[in-house]
Order: sequence, then structure tokens, then C-alpha cells
Amino acid sequence: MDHDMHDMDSCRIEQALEVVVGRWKVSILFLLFLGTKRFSELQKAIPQITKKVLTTQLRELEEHDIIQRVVYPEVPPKVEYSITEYGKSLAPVLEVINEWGNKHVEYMKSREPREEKAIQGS
Amino acid sequence: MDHDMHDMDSCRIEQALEVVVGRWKVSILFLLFLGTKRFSELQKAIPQITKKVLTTQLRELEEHDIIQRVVYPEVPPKVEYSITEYGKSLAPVLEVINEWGNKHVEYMKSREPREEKAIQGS
DNA sequence: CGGAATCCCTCGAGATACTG
DNA sequence: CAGTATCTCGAGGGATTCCG
Repeated sequence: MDHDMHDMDSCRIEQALEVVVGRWKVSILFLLFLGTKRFSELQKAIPQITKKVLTTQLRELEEHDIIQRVVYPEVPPKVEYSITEYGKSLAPVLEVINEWGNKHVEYMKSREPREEKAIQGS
Repeated sequence: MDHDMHDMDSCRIEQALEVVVGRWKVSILFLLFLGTKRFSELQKAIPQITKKVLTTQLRELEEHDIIQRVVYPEVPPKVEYSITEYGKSLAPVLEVINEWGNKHVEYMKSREPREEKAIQGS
């Protein structure tokens, strides 16, 4: 069943990254993994984001069925966002990425300024 | 020692993604994980990429110490790129991402056109 | 409250040409 | 061969205003 990356074309890394790449998607996912949030709660938690951008990032996550949008037909309007069952399958992946990120931040801190390696000629 | 994501600020997912996100980085990494490659070999393997872009993507990977650039002072010039020891630590992470990507591609294929969920008022 | 519409701007990436 | 140097372009993201 063809899980491996025998060739570049059967590699699905880019398709996976497409889902989580976006200026604020990781932050949004982080917050929603903590629990359901309203639009305004997300806005407050990420003060730098604008409504328009928040909306588009949410829509994109929704299109990939990572998050769920529930509209309560009230006045004033109320909209809740939450991780879907399917979206939860992302959690272990994000965990692994985060762990590597932790090590990477430490690694880069401890690193010397970069030098070019050249093999000496005779 | 603080590996977990208790709060948004201790989340290092974005720092990790920074390393692998870029139009051609995944392809480049894929090829280099197969073995050392010369600049021209990478170019041939990824025909759509231009020299300039290939160069910048390689430089960025190099800055994160994921790949290594070795210059052979010959005429004509010869430059080899390879995964660093540290860079190899990325392999299992990419594996996990790729596995999820595989499932995601399948999942999206099998999915209905999206509907908005609304809770009915009384 | 939760958007949609509009305008704007940055920046990654592509095309092309030149060089040690 | 393995790059630089310019120029260009468009998409993603940001700021602001208006709306049901």
C-alpha cells in the first residue's frame, strides 16, 4: 500500500504542510486544541491578527476538515470553532514537529558562526 | 525540562516549520537524503527550479545546518551538497509528516463537498 | 458579533542575463 | 560548473471601513 517515499512523486510531505502552513495557523490550532473557541476569543488570544486574516486562516483549516465551524443563529451572532475528530489526528504529528523544534532552537543557540568547508587542493 | 506546549510561547512548531518550508526544500531534502548531490544534479532532478532559487533554498537549509556545502577548488568548479549529521535528525520527523500526508490525501479524496453546520434555533 | 469588501504592500519566487 | 545581478510578478497577509 505504498506508504513509502520511493520517489519524489509519492512523497506527501508538501500536501501535509499545506494544511498547517499559514501565518497564524499553528497558533489557531494550538488554541483550538485546548478547546472550542469563539471567533472573538481567538481574536483576543492573538491580538496582532485582523478579522479578515483570522477568517481566511479559519476557512482554510475548515476546508481541510481540520476544524469545524458552528453557527448559532442568535442575536448577536455566535460562532464556535473546534477541532474535528479528523483534525485530532494532527496532534501527534504536531507533537513530533514541536519536539524537533525544541531541539532545533537549542541546537542553533549552541552553534558557532557558520564557516564554509573547502577541501584543500594539493 | 519544558518540552511540552503549556502555552503558545513555548511552542516551537513554527521554528521547526521554518526549516522545511520553502517552495523546493522538501524536494531538495528528499534528493539529498538519497545521497550527496552536486548542484547540477539537483538542477536536473528538479527541472523547474532556476539556479537562483536553488541557490537560495540551499543557502537557507545550510544556515540551519541541515545540509552541508563542500567546494572542491577545481576547474571547472565542483560543489557537493549533503545532509549533515544533525540534518539526519529531521528524517523521522519528515517520515511522520509524510505518513499523515498520505492519509490526508486519501481522506480528502473520500470527502463530500463541505456543508455548514448550524444548530437549529427553537 | 462575526464577518465581507476594499485597498495596499511586502516578500518569496520566477525569468533572464552575465561571470570567475 | 556554479553561481551572482536585476527585474518582475502575484499571492498572502495587513489596515481600514462597512454590514446584517
